[in-house]
Amino acid sequence: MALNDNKAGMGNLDKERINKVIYEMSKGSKYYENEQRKEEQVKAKIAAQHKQIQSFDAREIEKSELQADAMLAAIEEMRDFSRTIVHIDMDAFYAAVEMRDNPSLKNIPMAVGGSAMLSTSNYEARRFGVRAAMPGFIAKKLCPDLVIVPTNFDKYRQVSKDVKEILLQYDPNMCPMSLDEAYLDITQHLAERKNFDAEQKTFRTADGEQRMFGIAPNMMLAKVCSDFNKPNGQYLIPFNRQAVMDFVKDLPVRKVCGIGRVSCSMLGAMGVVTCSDLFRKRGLLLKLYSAISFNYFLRVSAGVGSTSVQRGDDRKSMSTERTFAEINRPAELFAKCYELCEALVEDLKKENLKGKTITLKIKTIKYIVRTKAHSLLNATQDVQLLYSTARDLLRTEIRLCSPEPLRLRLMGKSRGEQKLPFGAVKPKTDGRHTLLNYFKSPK
DNA sequence: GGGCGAAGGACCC
DNA sequence: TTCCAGGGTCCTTCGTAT
Repeated sequence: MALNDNKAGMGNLDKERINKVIYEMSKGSKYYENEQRKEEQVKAKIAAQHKQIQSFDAREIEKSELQADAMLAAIEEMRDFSRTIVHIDMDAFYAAVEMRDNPSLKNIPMAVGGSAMLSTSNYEARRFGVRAAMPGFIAKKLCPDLVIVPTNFDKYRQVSKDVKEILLQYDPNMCPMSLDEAYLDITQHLAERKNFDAEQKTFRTADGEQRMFGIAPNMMLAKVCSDFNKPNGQYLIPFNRQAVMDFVKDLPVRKVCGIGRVSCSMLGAMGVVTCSDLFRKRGLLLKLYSAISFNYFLRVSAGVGSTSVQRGDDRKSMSTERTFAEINRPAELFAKCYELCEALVEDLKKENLKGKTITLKIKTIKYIVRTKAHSLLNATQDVQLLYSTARDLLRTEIRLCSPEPLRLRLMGKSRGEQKLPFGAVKPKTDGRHTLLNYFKSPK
């Protein structure tokens, strides 16, 4: 458990002191114990991986390398420099909006969120080690003068919408990833721009927010680039193979979107730290990982990513969850359950959606998370039906741990597969498996 | 032996 | 004082019905 400094503005700080404070605030807590439990799980996974590695002989690995090389040749075929992809990231977005609306916050350390959790912080606060996904009470310890502004999502949504209006002028198929992030394919725009006059060429900015641009031949690289030269920076990878390979060569795998804490540890344990290490260890990786993961690793090692910016507009699920002070009496648990059903139904109705698979999520006071799901015959947005389903799932959980009470700190509801109107057969035709299994070695 | 639902995770913001 | 969120997506594994 330490500070995650994989973030802009966190370059030169007293990490030792910060980590000490975080540790002092955390140790002994239920949360901390659960984190340790999770760390043990990762260690166990690494040990299992190690054992597997030792069971391979050199000839097998060589064979895998050849196979990987064939796959890499196919990936090389897909390399495409014809599109100009931009990834835009609004810097410390929520904080920037709050500072815009209240300039007195500008030069003091401030964060957006609550005492339980911060969403983001400004650069003043980052100097103290205060960052997103840090609980407010620890942030306060690190920086006693920190001002915490409560989140106001409606406001951020509005600003985000305004910004998107502007971005749409550059790419009508622009793909927003969240309130503060988007991918654009500006190839067409660049072609048209050649005929623009000076006035048309000025980039219209929304008031005050800083933003990062990553410009590259594909989405994966553009995303990494937008994280360079923060704040308010811009980074471009030249559009040729050598430049891409140079860029990727020493790039830590952790910087790549999709490779997180756990994968990074697992890879690190076998000597893979940079993207070129992914290539170096391709023989081993092919044997250890699934076809999907391995294919992804290879593409990363070659700096090849998707060039098609398009939004998959239909949402797959909708959920709502709440954290609270412990509740354990069945009557209260059921009441909370009903409350959440109501909240979910309200959200469903707003978007005129229905749910087919109802999932109950619970988190015990020891931070153990469990989910229980039940699929209905037909999609619904009826509170009573939703509740009776969720209630049965909850009842089972209560029985399961009796005679001990079920002691919870969080409960959530979600629904999925709403797209299919009343029990239609879902057309799940992704040729994914067949294609990838073609590459995967026969066991 | 492919499909599918359920459960659990990893990751991202 | 407060004592680690909430909203998503995608992938893997497992059991069992077909």
